[in-house]
Amino acid sequence: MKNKSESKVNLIYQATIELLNEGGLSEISISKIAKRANISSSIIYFYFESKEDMLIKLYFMLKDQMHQLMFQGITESTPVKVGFENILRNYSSYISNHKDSFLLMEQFIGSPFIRKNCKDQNGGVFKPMYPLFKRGIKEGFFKDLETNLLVTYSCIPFVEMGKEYLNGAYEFSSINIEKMIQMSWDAIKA
Amino acid sequence: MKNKSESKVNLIYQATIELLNEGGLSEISISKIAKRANISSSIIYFYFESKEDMLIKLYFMLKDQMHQLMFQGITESTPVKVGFENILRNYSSYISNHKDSFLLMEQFIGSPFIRKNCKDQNGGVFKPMYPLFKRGIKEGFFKDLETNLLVTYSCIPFVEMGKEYLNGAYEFSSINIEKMIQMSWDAIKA
Amino acid sequence: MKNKSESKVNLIYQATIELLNEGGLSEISISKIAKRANISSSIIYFYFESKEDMLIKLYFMLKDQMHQLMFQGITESTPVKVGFENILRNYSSYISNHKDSFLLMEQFIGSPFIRKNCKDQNGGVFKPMYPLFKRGIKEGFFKDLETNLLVTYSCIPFVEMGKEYLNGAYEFSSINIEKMIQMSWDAIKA
Amino acid sequence: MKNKSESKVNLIYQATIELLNEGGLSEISISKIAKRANISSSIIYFYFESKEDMLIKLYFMLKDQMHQLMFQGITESTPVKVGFENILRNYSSYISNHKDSFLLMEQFIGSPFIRKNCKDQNGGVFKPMYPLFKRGIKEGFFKDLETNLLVTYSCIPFVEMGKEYLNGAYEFSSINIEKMIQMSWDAIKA
DNA sequence: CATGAATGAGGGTTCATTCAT
DNA sequence: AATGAATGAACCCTCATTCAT
Repeated sequence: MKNKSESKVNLIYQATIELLNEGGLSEISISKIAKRANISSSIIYFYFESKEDMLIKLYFMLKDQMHQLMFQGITESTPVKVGFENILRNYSSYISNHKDSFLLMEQFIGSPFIRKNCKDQNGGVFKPMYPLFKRGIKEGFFKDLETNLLVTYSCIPFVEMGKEYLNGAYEFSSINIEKMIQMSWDAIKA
Repeated sequence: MKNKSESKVNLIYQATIELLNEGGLSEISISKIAKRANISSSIIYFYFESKEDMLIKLYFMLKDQMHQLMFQGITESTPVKVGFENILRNYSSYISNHKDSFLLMEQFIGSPFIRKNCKDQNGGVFKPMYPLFKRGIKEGFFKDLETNLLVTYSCIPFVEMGKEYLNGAYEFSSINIEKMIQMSWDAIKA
Repeated sequence: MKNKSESKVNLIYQATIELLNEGGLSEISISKIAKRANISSSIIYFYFESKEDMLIKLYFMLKDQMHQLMFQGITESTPVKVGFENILRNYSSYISNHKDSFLLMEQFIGSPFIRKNCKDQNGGVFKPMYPLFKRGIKEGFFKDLETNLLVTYSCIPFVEMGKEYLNGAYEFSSINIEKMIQMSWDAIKA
Repeated sequence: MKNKSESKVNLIYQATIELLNEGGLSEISISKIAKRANISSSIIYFYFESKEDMLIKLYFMLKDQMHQLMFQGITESTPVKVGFENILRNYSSYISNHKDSFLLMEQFIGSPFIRKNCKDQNGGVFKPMYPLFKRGIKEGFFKDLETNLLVTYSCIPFVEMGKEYLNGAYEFSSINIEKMIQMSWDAIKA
């Protein structure tokens, strides 16, 4: 039962992700999603309250998925430098292995739609990194600056270069990733 | 005549910018724009071929505006470090003084709409900086890496912190800006 | 078994009566009824052939109920004046004690839906009173006029004042009811 | 200009009246109205804010129309008896000459739709008669009873017999109308 | 008996666009 | 240069109904 329900929901999610990456929030429609997923458009309202409800639930699902991959193997006792490096490596893998999700997250984050409907989450997808960076400041690794500034210099270049990578304008090879980790470290190190 | 024409076009642009920042590409419509600008929706088709045409022209207008402000006072002979710093200062001013335009540019850039319709422009709004960075590499100031990587580490944090600033989560004071210029420099310096 | 069946049907009827009095025929739907009755909408199709079938059966049920209460204690040999007065008293009690049913009957009677689907019953809910009035004419109590005219002047003011009563614009006290019986009598007496 | 607008609105009204008398509030739809009126359904939203808005405006238009006909030639100084008789005669003419409007008014009045959306008007379509009846009481013509009771016994039988007339179960001849005026008078006279 | 899942048709409404004026 | 009136397509969503379980 649950499997059947879940699989139908995933069918809807998958079609939505594809269409959003093709045409964006402004071009998506329930009927297009239904057509792409080979289902009746009415059934979507059996699983979700509205189009908005579905998009928001999809956003949170993708965010959770991303966080799980990003913080794999990281605990509160992981040494700062190891944590810093591994999170960025994990994030790079996430970009390479979940191109669709990554792209869609970027679209979501930039859209007034998510800004308006998920206000509680403002401050960004990287918020779970803040504790590590606060530890890094306390332990003297990082400059004593605003946490969001440090997180920005560390992570946002990966986001941007992820887009370049998907445009074919950069390679996400191990070497390049290690180079970037070094640059991020240089930008924020004490 | 020209003035009158221009002012009507600007009326349309202004209403469009407001509405896009309020509800995004997915919620905008010609009739809403007309209502906001206090004009008939038909007249928009006198000045533009279609809704898409209007949005694309608005995008290019905003991009030009941004570039003019960003590269104010910079020539091919401006020393690399001076150019580097002044561009970032100019960009920071742009963010502070043209919040609506800045926000909208970010929305445009993240949207498949612009990605699809302005392909020629891919590579980003910061492309005009590439020559300066190539000079910087040749003159030994910067790491000998891909130009887009250097530009990313220099500029993208300003974009992100600009959003934080507009959210009230960061101050765009001179001190903070100089701090960021330093961090950008640290990230990419040879 | 029968009890269980009946109770489920009554559950459906009750929810339908409530919803019809709240929003009318134009706003009711099978799914709303099911939600209000806390049942699955499919089960309604086990007890009824269609939505229309259910509404019509509900209408006839309410009409029977009303007639039973109205003609309580009245037989063919009840003297005309006693019958006349008691029927109007009974009808007044019905209005006071079955407000929902009364209101819904009024809505049903005014609607093309019932007019179309229950043609056999046109001529109105007060048809069972006709024999009494015909006796009344023969025995010289009433004006020698069309029966429907006499019935109208006797009963319809009770309907209208029933609505006023439900609006809080009239009291259905014994005194008021006796006053009305007198007025009805005055209107039609020979 | 105005003529054109008005004629389109009247086209919409006419189609709506027809369809409401055929199928009632529960079966009407904007697309059916548009089809009946031979117009595009979208244009209805140029003249009205919504379906509800249109129906309510239609209701008020019909009510005004009815009042104008009903009180033709009646002023504050018209003698009570003359006023009483002429209003009922006028109302009978209205029923005969505006069958569609009359039937629709009855449907509107009985529907929760109008009850909910035009609360201010509760108490009924016959409210403008109240002053005349108050004068009638003061001048000793009528029983000293609640005004709504007197109005009910005077007018509501005409409503009901109007429906019988439209069903072919009664004739609205002059003779019959004078008979009814007499019965109404008998019911309420002091 | 009763449910959950599914569908196609149709609901009201807004859309981008056009055209006569 | 500007408007008001018009349209057909598409929008999101709910409908009555069915069927496997």
